[in-house]
Amino acid sequence: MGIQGLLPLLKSIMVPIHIKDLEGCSVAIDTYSWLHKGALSCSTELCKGLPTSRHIEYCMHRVNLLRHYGVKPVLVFDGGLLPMKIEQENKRARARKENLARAIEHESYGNSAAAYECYQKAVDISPSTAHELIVVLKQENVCFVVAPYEADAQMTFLAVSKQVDAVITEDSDLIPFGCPRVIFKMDKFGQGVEFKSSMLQQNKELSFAGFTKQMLLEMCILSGCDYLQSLSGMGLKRAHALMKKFKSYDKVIKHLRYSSVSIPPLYEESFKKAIFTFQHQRVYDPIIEDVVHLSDISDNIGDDLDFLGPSIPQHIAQGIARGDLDPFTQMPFQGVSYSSQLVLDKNLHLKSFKPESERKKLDLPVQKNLLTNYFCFASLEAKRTFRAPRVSPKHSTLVADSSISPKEHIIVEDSSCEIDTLLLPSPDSANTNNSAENGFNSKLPEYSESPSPDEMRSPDHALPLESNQSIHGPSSASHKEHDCSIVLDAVKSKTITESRKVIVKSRYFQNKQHNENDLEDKQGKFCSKDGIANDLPESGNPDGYGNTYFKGMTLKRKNSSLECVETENVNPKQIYMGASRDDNGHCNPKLETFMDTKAGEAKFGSNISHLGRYSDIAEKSMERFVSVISSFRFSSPGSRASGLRAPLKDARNTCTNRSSASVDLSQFAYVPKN
DNA sequence: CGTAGAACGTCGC
DNA sequence: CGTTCTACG
Repeated sequence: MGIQGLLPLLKSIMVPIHIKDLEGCSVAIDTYSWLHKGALSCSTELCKGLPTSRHIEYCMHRVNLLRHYGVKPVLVFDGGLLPMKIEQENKRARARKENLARAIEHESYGNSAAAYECYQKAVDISPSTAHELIVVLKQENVCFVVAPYEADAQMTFLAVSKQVDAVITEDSDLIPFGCPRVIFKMDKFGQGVEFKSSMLQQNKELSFAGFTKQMLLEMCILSGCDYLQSLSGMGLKRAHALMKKFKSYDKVIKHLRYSSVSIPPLYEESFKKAIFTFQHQRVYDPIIEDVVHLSDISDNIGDDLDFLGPSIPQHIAQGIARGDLDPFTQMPFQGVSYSSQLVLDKNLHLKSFKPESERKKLDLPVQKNLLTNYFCFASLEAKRTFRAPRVSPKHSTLVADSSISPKEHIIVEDSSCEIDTLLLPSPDSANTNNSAENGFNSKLPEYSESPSPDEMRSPDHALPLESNQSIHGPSSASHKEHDCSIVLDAVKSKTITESRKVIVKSRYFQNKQHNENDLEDKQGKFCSKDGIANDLPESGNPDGYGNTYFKGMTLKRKNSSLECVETENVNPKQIYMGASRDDNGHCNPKLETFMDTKAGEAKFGSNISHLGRYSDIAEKSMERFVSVISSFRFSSPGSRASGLRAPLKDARNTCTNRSSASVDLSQFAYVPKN
């Protein structure tokens, strides 16, 4: 239970890393998490057994991202179930089944949104799902291996035996496994955070000075892991303190017994097994092509190793590792591979299945072109980054001149009109750009984006399917996403302002605007900040919130509407979403919302000192945020936080069109002072 | 202050 | 399954 809590405590030694920093390296990939995420977008089809390959495409896109940066991916799949985990797996299977039932029920009532949600929770990444991907990997000559048991152990083995240089995963279990180098949270642009076990000694939150690998492992198990429930009241902090004091688990347990802590009779026995599972789990060594133990088992151990799962004959293990045998049944895949062939082949048969999905199939890459297609995708993204630093000398001077000191008081002035002329593209450039984008994947012709003039000049933008230009990292390929959502966002918020009469009883607004129309105008004029994304302030330590100047607002309930009061020096610890990093690894400024638990009060704001020159944009977006929030009524006026919760949540969803608790400031134009 | 447990989002339109 | 929020000891 506790290991998940480990990552946040290792923040001080986690370093942002981009996949391009691993050029020439090979990395093991925890394929399950990729498949699972990719499956979310097509969970309905997957649950119903309908043909789809979105999850495959998702994985292949990432594979090709790595390959483009000269990184060799080795995709690692989960294999058989560990006896210690069977119970857990049954639980999950039951939950999936329930969700599937609920999904079908919702669907029968016509509630497709609820059904979709349940389908997402019901989606199962089975060996046959994995096998579908394996078929593609084989065609594309991508390395992979199916672990005899857990992928975590397999990846650790590959890393420890130097067969890969790093591991990419979402799972913090790799740390107790002793994996020397792990990249967590890698996004679709290749940005993630790197963990190195050699850095552990320098960790700040928890001091690991004097800790051995063994102690770290025992600490993790003590705090609760997949193989052993933690003792009641035992979390990471306590486990850490105990290990620090007693150095080994048996002494810790002795001490706990002595202190009359009730410990299940089998606890110590299970603890030993857990340690062994972490240390000696069965893995496949691709070099000798046989199953070995993660680390060798010395002879003095009894032969009672049932908890590691049955040993697997070499020829079976090879079949499993190569993806020819189902790791559960140890039988060849065949019926299943038919379905994957269906997806991959040009499959004209599909017409008879579902006309609706047929249309999508047309966009699917066919066998041989698969790589080329993904290649094009990546190269198009790369092209976007190719825009030279922006533009009109006038504008860049403005930007350069107006970095705002965090300490400065910010005055919001009505300069939005000037900005419009500066930043909004001329109509024809917008058209040019759109046609290029639409030819590729955009289906939002009505939402024009603001293109970079460089892109407009670029001769190859009209050839989205050619991939002969030099490839640059798609590191800031998110521009397009932002650009699209901006307009969409602005339109949305305007709609809301118009449809629901906004009641803003706020001093803040009384000072800064005269009426609601004024506000609406401003909202309509927020525009893309595209082009200054690479100018993000690199200063500012997003990890430490101590002693930072903080500016925010407090929302107070007043009857059924909200009152907004400017607030300074709000406790920064109440921020509940840290500033994220953009695809260049820079601090990504966000307007963060947070709640105070006091009755009928919600504070929100942004950490100005982290925003640098974005600070006044932050205020502007706050205005909009407040206006949206204010348009919601309290769901339950009697209760305290819950009264604010619902409107806040709705407002967030409305503001950002995603369930993030923040307004992405990159959606707004930078408004230079004076 | 720390832990246990509930709630929520994960993708991508 | 991870992160975040909250209630409770």
